[in-house]
Amino acid sequence: MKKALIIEDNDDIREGAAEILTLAGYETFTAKNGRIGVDLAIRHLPDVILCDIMMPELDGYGVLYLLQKNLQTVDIPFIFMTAKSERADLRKGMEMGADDYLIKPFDDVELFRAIESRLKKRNKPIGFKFQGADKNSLFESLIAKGKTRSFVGKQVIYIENDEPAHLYFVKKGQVKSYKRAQDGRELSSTLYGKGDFFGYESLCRSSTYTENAATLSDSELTLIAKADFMEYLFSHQEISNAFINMLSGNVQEKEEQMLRLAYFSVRKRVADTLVQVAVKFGEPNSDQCTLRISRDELAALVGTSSETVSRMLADFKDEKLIEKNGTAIEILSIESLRKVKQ
Amino acid sequence: MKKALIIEDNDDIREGAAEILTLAGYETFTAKNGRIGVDLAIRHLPDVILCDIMMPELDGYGVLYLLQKNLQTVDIPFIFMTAKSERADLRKGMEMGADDYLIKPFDDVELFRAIESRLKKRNKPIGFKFQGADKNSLFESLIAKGKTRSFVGKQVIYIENDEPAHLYFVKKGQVKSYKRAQDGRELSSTLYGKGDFFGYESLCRSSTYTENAATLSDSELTLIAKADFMEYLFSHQEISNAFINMLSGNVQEKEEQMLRLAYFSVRKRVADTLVQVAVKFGEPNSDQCTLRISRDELAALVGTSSETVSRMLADFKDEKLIEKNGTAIEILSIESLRKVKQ
DNA sequence: CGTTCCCTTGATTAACTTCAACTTGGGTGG
DNA sequence: CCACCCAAGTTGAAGTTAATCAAGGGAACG
Repeated sequence: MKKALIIEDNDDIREGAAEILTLAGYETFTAKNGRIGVDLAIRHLPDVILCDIMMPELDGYGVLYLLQKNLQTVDIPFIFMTAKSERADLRKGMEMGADDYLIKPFDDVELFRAIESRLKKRNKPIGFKFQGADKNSLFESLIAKGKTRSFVGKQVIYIENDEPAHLYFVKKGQVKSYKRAQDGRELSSTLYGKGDFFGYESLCRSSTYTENAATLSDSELTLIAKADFMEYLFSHQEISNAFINMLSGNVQEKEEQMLRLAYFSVRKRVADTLVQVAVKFGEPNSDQCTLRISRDELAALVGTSSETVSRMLADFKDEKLIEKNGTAIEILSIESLRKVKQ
Repeated sequence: MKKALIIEDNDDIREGAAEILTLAGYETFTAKNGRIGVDLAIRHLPDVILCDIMMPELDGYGVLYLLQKNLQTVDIPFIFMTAKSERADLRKGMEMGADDYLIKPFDDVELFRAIESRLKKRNKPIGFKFQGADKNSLFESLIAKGKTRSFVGKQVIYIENDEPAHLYFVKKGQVKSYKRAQDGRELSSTLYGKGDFFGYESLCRSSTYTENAATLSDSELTLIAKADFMEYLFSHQEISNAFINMLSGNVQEKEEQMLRLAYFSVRKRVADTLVQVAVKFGEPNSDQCTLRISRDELAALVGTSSETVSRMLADFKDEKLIEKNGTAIEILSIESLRKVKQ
């Protein structure tokens, strides 16, 4: 049930409005001066506030000012009620951030209209709504514009400072993006698997690549021409939204990763990386998994040396968290690996 | 000058088309079979390729297949030329990724139209074009929807797991976003100054906050309601583009930062951080700058302990890169700090 | 079956953290 | 205005972690 708060010193007007709103299905709170009104607003966080300007104790401007200082109440639609004679004061109220006003005397319909139009505005669907079918078919038609190529394992797809010409979509296989330090050490930033797009950051910024990309295993990638991608991005809101969503997720993931790199031990980072790779490329919903990944690749993902990775894997083996089968790593319990202390 | 390649075994058609295109100002290459055609295509990388289907040595399908395997030629517009009788084969060609086709015999105008429409499609302006004025006024009107609040220094704006309700815009002052490890150590991920937006990643993902934000000094922030931001994001392509651009830039910056955290010495990272802060908050185009920042804040930015920061600053002072004035840090040469070895 | 590359393990060293003691500076109140 | 006090900053010493260098062992390839 929607909550409405009425702040008004005139008893007739206050109770009249309250009665009408209650009949209309609102839970109604009333206050006969500003001070009580602010108190009720903070206590009940109503969905809309109706407030007179001229009042004893604390006037309407004061109420608005106080509620705007509070993060919890700042966004509640605020409607001034005012007599015709006070019309000049209205300007001030609107400038202070009120959302609407009603000129007294007002009839029931005016009251409903004002409240409902404010509520409608606030209740507009918030967040990204994907119509599943639409979105998929949009993506499919974008991907359909591309051309699919086969890549063998360890093949470089693009390198730093290259001019980007394509958006990439992984049809099959595994791809990593990585950066290289001056001394040649690599840090893998992201792994991509079936169904992932990659290479869009540089396209979106119209900059050259700032990282490298290479396949980890034999893969099939769909190359979508820059022009086609841009056209879709600009003319299809759903595609825009999807990429905004992906990019935001990437930022958050990378912040996570930064925290790990800064303060977590290598032991913890190796464990986390094994979990990540297992989740990304292993069987879903399984606690076990076999990874075929070289120590160098793992080291690049963790941000350490391959020797250290070897040592950590030896430790994990002693602790019965993993088993080694030749070069392959058999994870015995993903959950236990997750619990490795930092 | 645009380059066109004609692959056609019939001498009359080939030379006729070549003559017309040359007259029209194209640099024209001709091949009398597919094998030669592929060779010329790879050698000269033409802007458009016209190709017959039925040819000796290597047919049109083969040419298309080979050129699509090569990353350099995959995006060259490819137009099949075919006799009316071969029409059934056309379908196959288009499915393989040809861009258009011409039915022989065709007249000059048909030829031009086909080529020009393909070239126009490829030459479409690529990348984000902001009409400066439009964009600014759009941003201004978005910001105008917000409400401005004052914050004192060190005031927390939001914390992890909070439900985001606003987009923030810095009118004045300095804000940091940071994450906290279990043991309480902080890592600052980004600094925001006048004119920056922040807090949009979580809004865009419709997730709770994954980081904290707090002011560094007394600040004025504009809070834009989630609903207003979403409305703008969805209905104004320019706003979408701007945020896609920002997000992409953030991803790239964070990857940079990850590489530094993984492989650079604390010494280098402290130097880099000083430069970053100086560039962000100092006088533009100056090689000197005074920073008033606590050792703890610096440590959080670098991802190290405050003691280590102290030691590094002492070293830098000995090396005459900085000077200390009470607690303030006077950077004597930003350029020299940049050159600190890893 | 050999060879090559990758992996593993050991020893040493460098970098950084941590704990602890001490110093400084800036704000406050007499 | 000065003395005082507390927080912030600095420095020292010890301890930990992980990188590096080096050598031996094993797996996967032809």
